[in-house]
Amino acid sequence: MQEERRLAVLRAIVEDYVATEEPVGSKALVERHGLGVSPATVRNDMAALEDEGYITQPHTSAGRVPTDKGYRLFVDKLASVKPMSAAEKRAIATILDGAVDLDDVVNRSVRLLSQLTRQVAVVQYPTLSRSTVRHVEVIALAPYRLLVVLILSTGRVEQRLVEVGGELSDDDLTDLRSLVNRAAVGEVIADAATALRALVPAEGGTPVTAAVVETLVEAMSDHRSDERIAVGGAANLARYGDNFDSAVRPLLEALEEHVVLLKLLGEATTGELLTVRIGHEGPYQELASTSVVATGYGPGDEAFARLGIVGPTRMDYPGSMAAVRAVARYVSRILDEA
Amino acid sequence: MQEERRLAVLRAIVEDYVATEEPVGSKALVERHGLGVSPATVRNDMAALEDEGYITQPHTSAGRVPTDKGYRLFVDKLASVKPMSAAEKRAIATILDGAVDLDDVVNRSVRLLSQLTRQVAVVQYPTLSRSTVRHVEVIALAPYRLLVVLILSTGRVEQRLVEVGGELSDDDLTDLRSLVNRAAVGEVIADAATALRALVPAEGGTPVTAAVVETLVEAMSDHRSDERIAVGGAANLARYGDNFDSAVRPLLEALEEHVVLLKLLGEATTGELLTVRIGHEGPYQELASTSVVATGYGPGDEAFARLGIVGPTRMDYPGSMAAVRAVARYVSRILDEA
DNA sequence: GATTGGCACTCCCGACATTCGAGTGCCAGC
DNA sequence: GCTGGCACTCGAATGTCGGGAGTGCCAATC
Repeated sequence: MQEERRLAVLRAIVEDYVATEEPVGSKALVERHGLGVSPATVRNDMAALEDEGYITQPHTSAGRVPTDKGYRLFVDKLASVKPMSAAEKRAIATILDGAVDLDDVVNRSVRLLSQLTRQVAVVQYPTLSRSTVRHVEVIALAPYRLLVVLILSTGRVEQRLVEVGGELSDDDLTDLRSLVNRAAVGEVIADAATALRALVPAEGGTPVTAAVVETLVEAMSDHRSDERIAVGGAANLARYGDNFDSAVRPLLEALEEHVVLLKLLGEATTGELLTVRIGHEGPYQELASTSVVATGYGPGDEAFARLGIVGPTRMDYPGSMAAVRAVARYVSRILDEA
Repeated sequence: MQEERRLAVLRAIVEDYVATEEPVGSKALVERHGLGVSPATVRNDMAALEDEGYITQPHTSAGRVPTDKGYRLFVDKLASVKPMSAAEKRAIATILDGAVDLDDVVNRSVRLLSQLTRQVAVVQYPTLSRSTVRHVEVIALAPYRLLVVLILSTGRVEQRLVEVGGELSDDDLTDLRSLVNRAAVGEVIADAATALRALVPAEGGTPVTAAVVETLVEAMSDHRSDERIAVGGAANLARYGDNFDSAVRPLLEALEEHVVLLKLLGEATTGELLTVRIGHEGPYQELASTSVVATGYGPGDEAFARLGIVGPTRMDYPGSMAAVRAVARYVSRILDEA
């Protein structure tokens, strides 16, 4: 089957090119991989692969380099997912198990991912949108000044100051506290918000209740925390080698634009699927020479947020995919336990 | 006075080199600056400056480049602090006045600084150590599970979960709450911690009180928040041009090592002084080609934390110093008002 | 029909030579 | 002490030229 061998050749080209960073020729290919054919045969296959757009030559009489399309085929059809070694698994477990709170989990994950893959790692903080309300606390800091604390099932805590028009007795406060808790606790935040809003007219509308409810609803719908992102391993950009301006600069800029990063990671609605975006496949022309490997994570079956890595199109896809998946699983498990 | 002119020549060399990034020769110097002497004279001065170690030639028959010692003299003696333009002042005010909370202030400052100076900006979050306790809240999340919230004068809020051995009535909780608040509110955190610790034996040591106090003390002495740092403008690293490996890579690594960054910013105890570290002057060999301009900031006369910029030794010192100082002043004022 | 060895061809890369010019150091004269 | 002049140095840019890796194609072979 020459069709089969052609794919083997493509796989070999991708692997060698990723390893050596140099265009790979027919002779080196048959030597390094145990294809039982002659260089001339490989050359024919290469010509065919080039016709189909999977590989290309930087210039005549140079070796071949995979195109984005070639990487795509490699990832979709040819990449056997390289399992993590036992040592790596142990490292992931020990590092993540030591985390003390949510922020720590995220920070450790980012570090871990960047070390495992030697790429830039990106981890989105768990979003509010699918989490449930665990508790609401209302505290009188001073007359006319309340602190509202919103505690979510993900462990995230949001606090807001509220200036109110009237003074409250301790009893008023207790009533208010139980009122909002009865309405919100246990609900997904979207539902909690509507339940809270329903309180205001029913209650005849004490201005204090209204103010507190408004603050809570705002805190729930506030997407700032949806956009929170941790980035790590930027030092790995140094290994990009050449094409600094064309590749590294736009990436550095993107790393500071969290909105762009979120787009790159992919919509959280994509769920837990491991997604790979290769080169030009995304909406950003400037990032045409970078690829993204990302997946969703979160407790239970629903994905709360996403994490992944960003690197050059010429990257170790099997390894990166395995690392991303492994870290996502461990983090999810930890969130499950919490 | 030839001595005076020599310094003028040094200043001109620094300014031209910063602007052009190329070794500057005697002819170009007299043309671009209005020194009323001939190139030959300047050459003599240059030779003298080189003997004294202020400038150097990359190779024979090239222009001159300032040494670290040269930059040092420039900063200490020659740099007239370039005042911010009215537009820049307005921009600083509008951007920072829009901040909604402490985190927002820090984030905006970092952005602002990096944009003003076109360098990497670093802002340390206000440290706990000098802030006072504004309020402590204890909330029963579930039986055996308390949430302790610590609110500080800087606006920072720390929360911790506490698992306790016994169940608490509402009255117990109220007692506990007022107990710890009486001990801690208004105190500098170091004093608050000792006051809290004193509670435990006096109280006969209910295990719950002990657990809560322990958590609070730990939260207060926890230096994690001392080490929190915001970094921005990493994309400006792209303008480093050449010497990627020797300059950019170590800097990228340092930017992820917050401990290193804190060292670079300088000990907070240095106070509000504007400090400039040039090239090799610091303890880090790898950062020999980078300089740091930093200052303390914080409400009142005492500095709570530091902020600054990191850039190549070849940077616009007067501009950077002015920007750092201006931002620090505005941030301090905002913290004063809060 | 697929595979293979052979062969001419292409073109990048590094080495070497050459030129060009900016910049210097120094000296004699003002 | 400043200046103009002059010889000198050396890096950057450019040109030339084989070596070599790699290709495409073709005829021969299985």
